[in-house]
Amino acid sequence: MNYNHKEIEKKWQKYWDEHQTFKVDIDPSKPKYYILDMFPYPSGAGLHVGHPLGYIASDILSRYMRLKGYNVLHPMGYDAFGLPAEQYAIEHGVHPAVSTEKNINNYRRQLKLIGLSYDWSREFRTSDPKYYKWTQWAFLQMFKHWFNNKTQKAEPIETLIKEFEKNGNLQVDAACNPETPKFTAEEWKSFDERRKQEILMNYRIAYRSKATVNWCPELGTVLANDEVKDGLSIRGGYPVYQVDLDQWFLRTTAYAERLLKGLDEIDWPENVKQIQRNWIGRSEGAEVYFPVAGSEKQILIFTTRPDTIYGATFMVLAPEHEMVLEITTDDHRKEVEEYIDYVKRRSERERIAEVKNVTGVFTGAYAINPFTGHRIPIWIAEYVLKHYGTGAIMAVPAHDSRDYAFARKFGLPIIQVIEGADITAESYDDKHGKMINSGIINGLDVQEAIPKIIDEIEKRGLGKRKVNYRMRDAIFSRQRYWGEPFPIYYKDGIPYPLDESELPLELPDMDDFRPTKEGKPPLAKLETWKTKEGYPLETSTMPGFAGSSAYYIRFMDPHNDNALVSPEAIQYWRDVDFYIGGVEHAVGHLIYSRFWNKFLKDIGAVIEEEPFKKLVNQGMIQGRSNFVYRIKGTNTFVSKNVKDKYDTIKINVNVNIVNPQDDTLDIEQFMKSEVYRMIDDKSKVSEVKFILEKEVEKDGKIEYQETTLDDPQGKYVCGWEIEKMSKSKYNVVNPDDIIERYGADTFRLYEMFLGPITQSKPWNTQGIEGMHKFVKRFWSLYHDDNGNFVVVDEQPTEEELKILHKTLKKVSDDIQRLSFNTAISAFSTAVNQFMSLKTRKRAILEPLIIAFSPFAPHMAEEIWTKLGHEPSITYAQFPQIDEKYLKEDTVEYPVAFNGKKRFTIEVPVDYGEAEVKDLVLKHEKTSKYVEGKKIIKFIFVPKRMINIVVK
RNA sequence: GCCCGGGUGGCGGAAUCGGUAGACGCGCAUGGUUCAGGACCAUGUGGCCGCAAGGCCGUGCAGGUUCGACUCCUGUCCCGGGCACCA
Repeated sequence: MNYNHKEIEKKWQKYWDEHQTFKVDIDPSKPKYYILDMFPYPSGAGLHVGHPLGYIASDILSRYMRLKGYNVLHPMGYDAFGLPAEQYAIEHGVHPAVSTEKNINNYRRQLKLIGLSYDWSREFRTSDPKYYKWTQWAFLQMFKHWFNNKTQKAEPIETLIKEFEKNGNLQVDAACNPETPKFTAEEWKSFDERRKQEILMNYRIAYRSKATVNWCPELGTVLANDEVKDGLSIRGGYPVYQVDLDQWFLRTTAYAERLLKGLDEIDWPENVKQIQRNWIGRSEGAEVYFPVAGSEKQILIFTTRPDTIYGATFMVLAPEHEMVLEITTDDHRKEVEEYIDYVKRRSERERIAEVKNVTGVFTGAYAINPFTGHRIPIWIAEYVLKHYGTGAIMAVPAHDSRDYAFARKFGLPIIQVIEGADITAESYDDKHGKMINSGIINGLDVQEAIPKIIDEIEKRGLGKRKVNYRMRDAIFSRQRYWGEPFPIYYKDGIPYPLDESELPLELPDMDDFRPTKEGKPPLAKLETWKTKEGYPLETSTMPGFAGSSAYYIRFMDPHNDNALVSPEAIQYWRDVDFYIGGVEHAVGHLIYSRFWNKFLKDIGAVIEEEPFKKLVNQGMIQGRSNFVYRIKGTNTFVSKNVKDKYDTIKINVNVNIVNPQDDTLDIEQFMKSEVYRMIDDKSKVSEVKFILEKEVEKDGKIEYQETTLDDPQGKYVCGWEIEKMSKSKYNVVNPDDIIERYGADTFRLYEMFLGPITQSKPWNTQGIEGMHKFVKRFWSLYHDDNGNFVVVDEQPTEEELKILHKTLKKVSDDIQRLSFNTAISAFSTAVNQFMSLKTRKRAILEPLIIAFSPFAPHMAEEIWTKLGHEPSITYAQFPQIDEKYLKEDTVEYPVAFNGKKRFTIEVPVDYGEAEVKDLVLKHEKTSKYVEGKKIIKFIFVPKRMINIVVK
C-alpha cells in the first residue's frame, strides 16, 4: 500500500496524546526557548485555513528548536471572556459558559488535527476561576500600589501613606490625578477616612474615577479607545457617545516613558513599534500660565512651539475645560452655554466628519500674553481637546494651520514671527527659520529659540518644560456579565479591596445577563452579589484585555494555586522568546501586556522588563470569492462574459459550489442552496432564469455568445475577486476538509509554501495538489511502488552527500530567518535530485527525514520508526552539517562583457585572478567580444563573476 | 495631510552582502503510458526576432551613481496598512 495520510496521521496524533510527547518541565541542563502563539478567542465559526498560518510557523520553529536541543515551551489556551460570547448568548439564549465550552472543544479538535506540538497539559482558558484568580490578584496589586516618578517604579501604597504622615504630599512626585490638592502632614492626619481614601485613589495604579468615556448604548457598555473607530464600536458597529461615568482605570500613562524606551530593546516589526510610539505620542514642549485680564485667574496651556509665543494672538479652551464658565462674561454666557450643549450632543463621528468646518465661540474674556503684554481674546472651540495637554492652547495663527483656519474664519489677528514665510494663504508650520517680532529671541533660529524661551519661561516663573503624552489611562471596567468580577466591595460608597484569601471571586451564574435599562451592569440585578458581611460588590466586570495581559506568564506554571508563577518557573522561563500573532493587536493587547509585565516586574513577580523578545506578525490568508450577476429587478442570472449589456448587481456565491479550475457554477447546487438568499421576491423561486455563455471562434478570435440551459456547451461562469476570508463573503475554506482530503502534513507544507510568513496572500486550493504530489514523492524515496520500505545501508556517494548537506544548511538557515517557503523549495529540489539518483541510502535519507520532521511530523514519525528507531523523532538531534560537503571543486563563473553576460566558464575553485584571467582570455568565445577592441579593465570577484570592460 | 510597508512571468513567489533575474511550485503546451478520463513519467515554458546558432528587450515609470542595479540615490505614479483637529 502506498502513502496513506489518514492512517498515519491518526496513529501519530494518538501516540503524541497518549505519551504527552510535547510536555515540558524545567530542565536546567538545557537552554529554554519559549514559543507562543497569540491564543485565540474561540468563536462559533471555528478555524478557517487562514487561522493556522501562524500556528504552523511557530510549530515548525518549535520542532526545529527541539531538534537543536532546546527545552521548548510551546503552550496553547483560550481567551474565553468577552463581548462576542455574551452577545451571542443574548441573541440565541445560550449561556456563554456553554457556547464557550463547545467552541473550545471544536478549536482543540481542529488544532490537534493539524499536528501542532503543544504541551496540552498546560492548556487553560481565561474564564476559568483558577485562571482569573490571578487576573484579580494582579488587579489587587495595582490597587495597592502607586507609581513613584522619581524611581520610575510602582511602590506599595503603605510607603505613600507613611510619607503623607511625615511630610504630606508636598515632596511626592507621583503619577497621579492632576487635580490632587497639596497638603501637609498635619492636614493629612486631620482628614477623615473618606477624604483619605479619596486622596489615595488619586495615586493608585488601579483607580476609580469619574471620566468621560465612550458609552455604547446598544452594547450597554463602555469601550476603550481602540474598541472604537470613527465613532462606532468595532464590534457591531453601533454608535458611541461621550458621557461622564464612574469607571475603573489602570494608570498606564505612568509607564509611558518605560513603554517607549522598551521598544528600542526588542526585536519587533518596525511598523508595530511605530504604531506604539504613535499611540504613546510623546511630545516635548512647555506648560505656560497665561493670566486672565482683570482677574487673579490663570490659564495653563501646553505648547510644543514656545518659540512662537510672541505670535500668540488669542487663546482657545476646550468646551469642557473647567474654567470656561468661570471666565465667560454675562453678555456671552448664552452663546457659550449653547455651544457647550451643541458639542455634548455630537458624537465623535460627527465631529470627525466635519474636520474642515471650524466652529467656536468667544467667551468675552481676555488673557494677557506674558511676553507681548497684549490683551488676547479667549475662545472656546471643539478642535481643542479636553484630554490632550491641559485642554487649553495659545493660538499662533501664523504658524499653526488649525489656528490659522480659526483666525481666518473669525477675523482674529495674525502676527508672523518666523522670517521669510508667506502666510497670505496658509500658515507656516515648519520648525525652521529665523525669529522676528519676538523680543528676546529675535534673530535666533527656531531650534535655538525653543530652549532659550523655555529657560526664560522658567526664570520668570511662568511655567516649565514639559513632556506630554497622547496616551491616556486605560479604562478597565465594562458594564457586562461575561468577564472577570472585580475583587472590590463598597462600604459607605468607598471602594475597598477584598482580602487575597477570598480570591477567586467567582462569577455567579445568571440566566438573564442583559444590562439593565438604565445602563447598570447585569450583576447589579443580583440581590446576592455581596460580601459575606453584606457589603455590595463591584458590579462591573473587567474588559477583554484583562485575561490576555499576563497569560504568557501563567503558561510557565499553569496549575499553581499559590502564586501567579513560582519563582523557579519564572527564573527558568523568564520571557517569551518568540511571539507570533496578528498585527491587529499592535496597540491593544501588546501595550496592555507590556504595561502589566512592567508592573509585575516592579512588584517582583516577574524578572524581565519586556515580555516578548521577538514578535512576528503573520500575514492574512485571503479568500477567493466568487460572484454571480443578477439582472436588476429580475430573477435572472447572467454569466460573466456576457453580462455587460445588462444592468446587473454582483452577489457573493458560495465558493464550494463553483469549480475552482474555471469558475463555472454548479447550477443544480445553486438552485438547491443559494438561490433563495439572492432573489428579491422569495415567492418567485420557480421563475429563476439563467443566461449562459459559450465560446465561439470567429475570425481566429474567441468570442462569447449568450446561450440557454439546454445548450450542452453552455456554462455559467462566475466572477472572482481576492477578499478577506469571511463567512459573509461565502469564501471560507475549512481546514478540516483540506486535511481530510490531503492530510495535515500536506496542509502544513502548503500553508508555509504560499509565501513569506509575514505577507498576506490568497488561498488557492488548486496549488495544494502540487504539494500533495511532493509529499508522496518524499514518501516514495523510502518506499517502492508496493509500499515496501526500501532504505539500505550502503555508502553514499560524494554527490549524494553534497546534496544532503547543502539542503541541511539551506533549510537550517531558512528556518532561523523564518523563510519557510524557501526551505520547502530546498527540500523539493533535494527530493527531485535524489529521485533521479534513485538514492535509497540510510546515511542520506535518515538525516533528511529528521530535517523534514518539523514540516511534516506525521510522515517523519512513521518513517523514523521504520528506520528502526524508537518513537519519537521529536527529540532526535538535528544532523550535523559538514562544511566539507558544502565546498565545490569548481566554480561556474558568468563571464560578462561590458556588464552583459555572454557565457559561463568552469574554473577550479582554488584559481586566483591571474589564472582565471588567463583562462577567460584564451576561451574561444572571448575572441568574438574583444575583436578589434581594447580591454580596459578585467573585473574578477572571487566565486561570483567576471566582467570585462572593452572599448 | 503625515508615518510605515510594497510594486519582479498567466498566478503564488525566489534572488540572504551591489555580482548569472525568474529558484521551487501552480497553470499551460507537447510527448509517453492508458480503451478513456484520472493518476504517473519525460520535455518545454518572461517577451520579441530566428530553422538554429545567436541577438535585442525585460524587475511600476523617468533619471542618476557604478565595470556591474530587482538591490543604492533623486523624482514620480500606483497598491496596502497605520495615524489623523494631539497644540
